[in-house]
Amino acid sequence: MARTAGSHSDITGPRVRAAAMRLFAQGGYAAVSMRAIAAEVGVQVGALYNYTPDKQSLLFDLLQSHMSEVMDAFDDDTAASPSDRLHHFVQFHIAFHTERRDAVVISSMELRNLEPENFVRIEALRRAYEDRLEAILRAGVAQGDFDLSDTKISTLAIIAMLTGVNTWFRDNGRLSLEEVTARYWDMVARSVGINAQV
Amino acid sequence: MARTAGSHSDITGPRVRAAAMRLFAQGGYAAVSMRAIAAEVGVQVGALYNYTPDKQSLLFDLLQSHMSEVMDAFDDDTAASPSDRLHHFVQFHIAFHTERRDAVVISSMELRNLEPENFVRIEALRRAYEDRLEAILRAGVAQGDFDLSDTKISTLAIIAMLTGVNTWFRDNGRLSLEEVTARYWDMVARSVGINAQV
DNA sequence: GTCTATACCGTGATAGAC
DNA sequence: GTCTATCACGGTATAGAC
Repeated sequence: MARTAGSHSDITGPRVRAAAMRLFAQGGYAAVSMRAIAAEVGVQVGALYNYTPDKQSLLFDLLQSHMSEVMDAFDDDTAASPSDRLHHFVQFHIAFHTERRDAVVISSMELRNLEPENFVRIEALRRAYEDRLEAILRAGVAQGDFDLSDTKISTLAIIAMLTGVNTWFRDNGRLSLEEVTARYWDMVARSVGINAQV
Repeated sequence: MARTAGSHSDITGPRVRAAAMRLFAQGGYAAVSMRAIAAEVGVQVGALYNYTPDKQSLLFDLLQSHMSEVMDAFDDDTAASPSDRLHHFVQFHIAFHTERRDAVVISSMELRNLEPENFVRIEALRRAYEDRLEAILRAGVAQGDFDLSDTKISTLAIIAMLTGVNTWFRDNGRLSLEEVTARYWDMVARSVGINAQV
C-alpha cells in the first residue's frame, strides 16, 4: 500500500516521545511547552496532536512505558539462591536505571503532575517492582540466609540507595560502572547480613 | 514607634515564604502561580512583591534557608568515636528531614528551576553537608573502626538511603520513627562494617 | 503595605487549507 | 500529516491610588 506523501506517522511518533522525555527530564513537565517539544522534533505545534490527545497523555505514556519496561526486563530466577537473586537484582537495577536517566528523573519527579487516575496506575506498577525485591528478601529470611528485621524497610532502603547512583554517576568519572556496582553490592549484601567478598 | 495602619511586614513576610514552601512542594515551582501563593496568604498578587523581588528569589531563599539550617543544626562531636558520630548523624538526618518534608521535596526537585548562579550556591551547601558525613567515615576508616572501600560512595549511598525515609514514612504508620531509625542505623552500621546491636 | 487595574506575553488546544 | 492562524486563558510583573 502506497504511502501518502508527507506521512511520517511511524517516524514522528517516537521522535515526539523522545523529545518530550528529554525536555521533561531537563526542565520539568510544567515548565516545558508543547511549542518547545515541537521545536525539538522539528514540526509545528499542531502536528503534535496527531500523536497525543494532550500533554498529560504524553507524560503518562512515558511513565507507563518506563515502568512496564522495568518489570519486563527484570528476570528473577526463583530457583537460584536468595543471595544470588539479590546480587542479580542489584546489578540489574543499577544497569537498567543508569541507562535510562531521563525516564528515571521523570518517574521520580513528575508523579505529582499526573492526574489522579493516572497516578494510581503508575503507583501500582512501581509497587509491583518493589514487591519483586521484597520477595527475594523474604525468601532469604525464610531460608536463614539473610539477617534483617523488616523486609519492607530493607526493600525501600535498598531501592533508594541504588537509584541514588543516578544522581551522581558519570561515565567518565573516577570509577567505572562495574566498580560502582561492586561497591553497592558490598553495601547491600552487608546490610541484609551477608558478608560479601569484594 | 507607632506602626502604620495596615503594616504587617513582619507577619506577612514569613507567611509568604510558608505558603510558597507548601505550594512549591505540592505542585512544583513551575506549576505554582504567584496568584496561588497570594490566595494562600490571603492578599492580592501585587502585595507579594513587597516581600520578594520575583518568584525565583522566593525559591532561592527557601532552598538557602533550608540548607543553612541543616548545616547549623548538625552538631558533630569530633572527639567521640567514629561509630558514635555516625550513629548521631543517622539519628539527626532522619529526625531533621522527616520534620521538614516540604523543604526536602523542594531541595531535591527544584534545583533545576534555579537560575545557574543560584544553583551553584545551593550545590555548594549541599556538598558541604555531604562532606561532614564523609569526614566521619574517613575517621572511622583511619581508626580501623569501619571497613569500607570508598568513603565518597558510602557517603552518597547512606544519604540517599536515609533521605528516602521521607518518601514513605507516615506518623500514623506501622512503625514509629524511633523504630524506623533503629532499623536504618542497623543497615548503615552493617554497610560500613560495624555490627550494630539492635 | 495593600489594593485595583493593567501591560504584555506565553500557554494548550483547535480549525481549516493544503 | 503538516502547516498557519487563531482563540481564550492564565502567567509574571508593574503603576498608581489609598
